[in-house]
Amino acid sequence: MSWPNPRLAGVSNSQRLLLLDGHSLAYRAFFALPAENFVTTTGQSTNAVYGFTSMLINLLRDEEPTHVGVAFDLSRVSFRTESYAEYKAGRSKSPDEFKGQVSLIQDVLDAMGIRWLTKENYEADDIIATLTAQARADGMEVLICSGDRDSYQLVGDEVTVLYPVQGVSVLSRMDAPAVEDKYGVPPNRYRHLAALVGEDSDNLPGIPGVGPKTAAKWLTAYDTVDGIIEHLDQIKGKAGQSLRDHLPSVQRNFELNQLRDDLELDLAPGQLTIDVLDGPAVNKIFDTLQFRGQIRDRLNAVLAPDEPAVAEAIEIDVETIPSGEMGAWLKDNASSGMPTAVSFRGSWGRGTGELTGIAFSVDGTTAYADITSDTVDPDDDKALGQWLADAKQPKIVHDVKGPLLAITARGWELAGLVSDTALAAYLVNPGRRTFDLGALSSAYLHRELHTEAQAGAEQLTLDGGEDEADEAIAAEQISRAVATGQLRDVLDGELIDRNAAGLLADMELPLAQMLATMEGRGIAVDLDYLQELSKQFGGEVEHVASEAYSIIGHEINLGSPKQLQVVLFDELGLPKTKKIKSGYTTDADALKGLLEQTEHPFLVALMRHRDISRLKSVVDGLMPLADDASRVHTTFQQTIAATGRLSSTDPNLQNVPVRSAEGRQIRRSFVPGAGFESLMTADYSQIEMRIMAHLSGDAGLIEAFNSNEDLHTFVAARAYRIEPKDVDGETRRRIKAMSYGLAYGLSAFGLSQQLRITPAEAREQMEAYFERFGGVRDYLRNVVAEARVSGYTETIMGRRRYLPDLNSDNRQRREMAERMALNAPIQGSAADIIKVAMLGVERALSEAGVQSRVLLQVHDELVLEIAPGEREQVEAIVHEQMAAAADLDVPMEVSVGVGPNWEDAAH
DNA sequence: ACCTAGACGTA
DNA sequence: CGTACGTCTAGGTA
Repeated sequence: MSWPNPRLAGVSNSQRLLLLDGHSLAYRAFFALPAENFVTTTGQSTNAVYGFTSMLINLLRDEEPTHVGVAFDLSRVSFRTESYAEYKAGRSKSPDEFKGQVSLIQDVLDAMGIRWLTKENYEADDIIATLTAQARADGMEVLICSGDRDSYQLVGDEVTVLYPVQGVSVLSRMDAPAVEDKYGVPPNRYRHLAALVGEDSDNLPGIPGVGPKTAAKWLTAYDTVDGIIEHLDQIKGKAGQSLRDHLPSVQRNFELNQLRDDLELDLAPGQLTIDVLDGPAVNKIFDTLQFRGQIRDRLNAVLAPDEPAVAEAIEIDVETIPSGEMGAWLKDNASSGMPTAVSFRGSWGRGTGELTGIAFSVDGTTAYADITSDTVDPDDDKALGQWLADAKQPKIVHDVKGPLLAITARGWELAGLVSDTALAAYLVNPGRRTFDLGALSSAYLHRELHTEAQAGAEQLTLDGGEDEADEAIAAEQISRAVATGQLRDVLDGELIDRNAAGLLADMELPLAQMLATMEGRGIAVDLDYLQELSKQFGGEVEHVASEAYSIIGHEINLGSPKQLQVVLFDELGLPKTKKIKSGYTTDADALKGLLEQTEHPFLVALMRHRDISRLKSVVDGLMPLADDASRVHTTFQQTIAATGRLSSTDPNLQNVPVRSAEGRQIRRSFVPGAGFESLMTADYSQIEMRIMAHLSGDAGLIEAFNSNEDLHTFVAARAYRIEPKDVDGETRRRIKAMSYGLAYGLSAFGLSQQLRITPAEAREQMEAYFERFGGVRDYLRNVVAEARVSGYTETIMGRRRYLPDLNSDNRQRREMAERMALNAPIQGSAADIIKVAMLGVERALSEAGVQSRVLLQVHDELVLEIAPGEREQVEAIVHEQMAAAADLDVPMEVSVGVGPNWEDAAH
């Protein structure tokens, strides 16, 4: 590893010197990052080192300096304290945690090959001023990064101060116009202004009653401190008198805040080159500091910016398989047992699909074939079908679930699937924004795909015809197949390294195939009933709307929060609710609060309108999605949720209303289809709480699940040290809310909001809870602490979630990441368990030879369609498979219900 | 035709 | 100031 060497081509005036005030930046970093989050196992705090290093890396990346120097104070004593003993006095002692971090920073700088300087009897600022003056004389551009505003006096032509304004990542670029804009004086007058106003942090009091505005006004009139003193008698008013009273302070300040720029230093600006980085030394010190991947990666990215701005395209050779030769091509090229990467072209969704083309990449050989069903040669069709179904021929596909729908629709089967690069990438890092093949290709292969549009555009200029368009299609699909094959090596390798290959092979890959099957099955709905519901809801919506209009005396769009704000807060003059970007919220919680306060009848009508019109939109959205057999086919997304959960779209069948009575009406529209007699639901009881009991090992919580008592009653009794029979409904409700809140990182404030109790009461409740369930608290604390060090959380089956924000200097981001870290192992383990259960159920049903089948998964629940006479057998299978999906330290309880529709199948 | 904000449904 | 999602409407921009 080495630094880029921009010096070779550089003429002197392209040189850029970056100077850092080591001590002031370290101190900033110390307060920006919570010390308790950065402690090594030996007890050394490293938050200042981390923050400083992070800032330095950002500066190297963003400013691309050719020279760098870091100045440090040697001690608190300097020529300034000699002349004014009170200088910087009154500063509180550096916190213990800060001690020793400066020398660690110097060690990091040594390893990085960056020079640092000190000077007996002078401060870092004086060193910086001296180097700045010398560098300017040499024609260098100078950037100063300092948390000390005294450095503003150095700003000028080609000299800019980067001043940290927030944390260690946001710097304010103070050039001459910026200084003048902020203080009303040019940089060369900044000292004068500072002398008048004073500097608290240096214990240099200014003139009482004179702030930057007044000072700037005087300086505009009289130019300098001397000029002001000459015209002392002309300055009127209270401020003028104050000035005359405190003249000695001003003169003293002016003397002390001048930076010395004539020191004799060991190094000249030209010598502040960046040495070759000592990789092993950096690794060693980062190891000692227990810095993790993220900061190392950023350093490497700055040091080795070897990625070309535009990545090169994947190399391909466009060959198409002529009609009639599919069988021969497959036999010659893809029948040796070497894995073949396959890219399918076509369209899919809503449980079905259509294939139009296929590309292969196997051991360096590639080809594309058009397989549009109505034009393909029948022999080719047959040969391909056989090859796809050949389990002995391993295949790699990117995002196989969609193509599988099309393969199945074609009457083919797919066997021998050994990897799916979308799923592999999801397991490697489930937090990625997209798992597009193109995005993964850029990220992991540093290569771009050929796209049809791209190739097509090239063709156009060549006045291309149909052949060229076909060639563009072939090029895209071949490049996709090639990328898929290459990605497989990288991603599966990563999974093997971390012992997670089983998650792909035994969980996500077979699950993708099961989900495709489930999507293909769909679930039947009673369209006549839905039609009826829509009419019923529609009538109610109109009724309640006209009621609302008559209360306020005019019509508005009740669905418009903007118009509602006008009515609620202007016309009706109701109390203001929680602030949002566009004014004040009108959400259900706020409306409920307003109703309690004012009992205004408009609110009742509005809330009713909200509820019913939403239900109507659910119903209206559902109906057009039913197919000819009255079945709706959702699409399960397997790579969306960062915790490992599935999601459901188009339609989302994982959020069908259930809580309100009207909502449950909608559930009645989901019914068994032709050939089936009932629906069955099977769900895990309190699975997340059980996982928390298992992961935390808390004896009390484990006992709760082993007792015959109701969970929340048991926990409440324990927390409040009373008998279960004495737990009243309200206490149980509160404890239940808290138990569930814990897994989300609930705060005392949040709990108080939810339960509508005071924060003090909420705090009390949390303390009582943790007093008795200390294992839970310890676990939750520990999971965050470990994730902060390792960079990721892990589920019981080894699924990781990376949370780099755990070390963010932005409190909001950091705390958000902490809550995610609490929740991810719990939610994610539940997701793992039900995935295993699904595969177990599917396999057992198939082995039993029954017709009954799984249709939906709703996180902790499965919905099955039961064939006549199979109910008991299926119930036993489902019970057994779901309960056996994981071996926890608490029993896993599964409850099953059967009925003529989804609502009645609940239990 | 697309985007965002606000609101709200589920586990 | 409680995690994970998806969808609808309004109201804006293109």
